[in-house]
Amino acid sequence: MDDQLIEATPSNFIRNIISADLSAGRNRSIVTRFPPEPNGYLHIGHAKSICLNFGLARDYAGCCHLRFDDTNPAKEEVEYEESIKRDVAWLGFDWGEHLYYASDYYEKFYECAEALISAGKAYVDSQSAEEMRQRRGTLTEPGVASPYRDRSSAESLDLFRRMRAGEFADGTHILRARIDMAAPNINLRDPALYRIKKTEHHRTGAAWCIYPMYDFAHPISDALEGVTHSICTLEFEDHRPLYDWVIDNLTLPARPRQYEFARLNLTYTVMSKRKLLELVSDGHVAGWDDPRLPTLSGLRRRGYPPAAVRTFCERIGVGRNDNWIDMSVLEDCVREELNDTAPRVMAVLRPLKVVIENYPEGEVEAMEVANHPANPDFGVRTVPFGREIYIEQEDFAEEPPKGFFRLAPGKEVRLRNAYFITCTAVVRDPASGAIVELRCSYDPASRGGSSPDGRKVKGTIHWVSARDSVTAEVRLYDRLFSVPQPGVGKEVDYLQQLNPHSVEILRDCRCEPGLAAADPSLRYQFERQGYFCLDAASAAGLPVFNRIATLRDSWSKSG
RNA sequence: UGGGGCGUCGCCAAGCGGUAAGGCACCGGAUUUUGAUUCCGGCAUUCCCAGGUUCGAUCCCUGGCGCCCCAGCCA
Repeated sequence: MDDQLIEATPSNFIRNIISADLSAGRNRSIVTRFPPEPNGYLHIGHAKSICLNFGLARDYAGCCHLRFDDTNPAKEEVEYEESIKRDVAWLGFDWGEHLYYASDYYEKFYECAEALISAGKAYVDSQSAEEMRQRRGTLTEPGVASPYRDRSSAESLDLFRRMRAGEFADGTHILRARIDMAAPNINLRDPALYRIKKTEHHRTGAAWCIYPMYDFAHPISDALEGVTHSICTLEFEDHRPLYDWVIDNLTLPARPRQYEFARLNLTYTVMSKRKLLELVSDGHVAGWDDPRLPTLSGLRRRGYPPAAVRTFCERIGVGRNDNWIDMSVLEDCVREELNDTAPRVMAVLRPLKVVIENYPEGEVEAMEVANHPANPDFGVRTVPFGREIYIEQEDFAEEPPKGFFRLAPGKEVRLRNAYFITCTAVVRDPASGAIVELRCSYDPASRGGSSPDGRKVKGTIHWVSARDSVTAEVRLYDRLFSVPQPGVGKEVDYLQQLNPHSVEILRDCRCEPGLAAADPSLRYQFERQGYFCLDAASAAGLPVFNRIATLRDSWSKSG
């Protein structure tokens, strides 16, 4: 870990633990892991975990495993595995050879279970789920022992083998750890280790009809892989004694330790699997990759650079406090990245025609324009200018408010990289009275955007040639919810808090001609508007752009 | 009223007994052919509260208060 990294990565309690473990010689090197269950799509909360685990491995010269925690065949699918791998890779992390599956350890788990039974530390219970629940006790009352709790090891072993052999129906028997039915920590009241589930698994097929529980499979998986620091979220803290119990009562090749951190909450969105699923399946959004969603596939489609997501995960830190990170932190990371990497381009979202009356009819000039104002490496391009152009409707005000320094009747403004123009007349639709066109004059001496007489023009607006521009569809995205903490509070339905204006589709935008062949791998800055990228919905002759983020706008803020 | 956590600026977050980093947000001001960027400057005499220990406490102790998690054969 070099000095630069130490400075760039904020300290956190997990790094402190690892540093201490390393310098005390408790570990020679570290192994972490990201252990998703392949039962859904990854979201930015997972990104926090991915960046943490892979980042630790990177900074401490260790290694991070990608392990699918596939112990519940009823919920898991290979389709999810593929999306998870794609998302982790997109984020920029490489698990190399270290791709693992809990399902590859099934035989080992089974051996561990038999070992526990033989040692008198586990038994087969034959109560129903309902009976088990009733005897578990409550938060304040101890549980009651199952009538089968004192079954002999031999009998349990026989039953367990027959469970594996498929002799019993789902729910008729279950393997339980023999710990303490009176434990104040409910997780220790003889937790379930193995259940019968006559369901085919997407990887092991029909080979098994009993499947291990998370609390049993996870610590063993970690130990088998030599994981040193097993990092999970806070709600698993109560499970740590059980994690340790499993490790301590089995003979395993390593002694992993579990540490917990606070999961991410982001304002104006939701992160729970259940809510995301509901938004998608009930059609509140267009799919798992809807650009308004905090799913990694949504962020990707939205155009968020993976580097920005990584920066975000570094910036928010890792702690144990419940937290709601302001969406502006993420947006700032996106802007920071895109300001440096996005080539500039001009596009008019809501066109208003302007005729420059003293500009020669039929003439076209090729204006030379820099692709990035602060970085010459981006080069220059040429943009056609003509007598008829489009400007942004909101860049004209018939009655300009105080402080407005764009175009207004009798006012002069600079067309970016072109000429100064002055508005001489407003043309209206006789029926509706709506402004349909502006008549202007230009100053031929101001070519390029400055006048030899040195006169100051405060406003600069973007434009596009009426003749030489291409039509595009632009999708303007905004926050999915209209409140910072959707669903928080009593009796609030998060679905009632959806932002009705979270997407606005503009169908007759006009872009400079080069955008007809926009690069799908690039994010562009539409000058004065924001950052945009080509969407997969683009068709030949009709590019579709997603707005990734707006530019900061101190004018609309003050107004 | 069982157990486990957490409480440092509006939102995050360093800090680990020696006198409150940083980021976002916000508010100025400079530069600017993007009202963008960039750049300067401001923004916690105070660390949930109350006692105590100490020369000295956000950091230690005691007692409160507030918030989160746990009673799946889910992970």
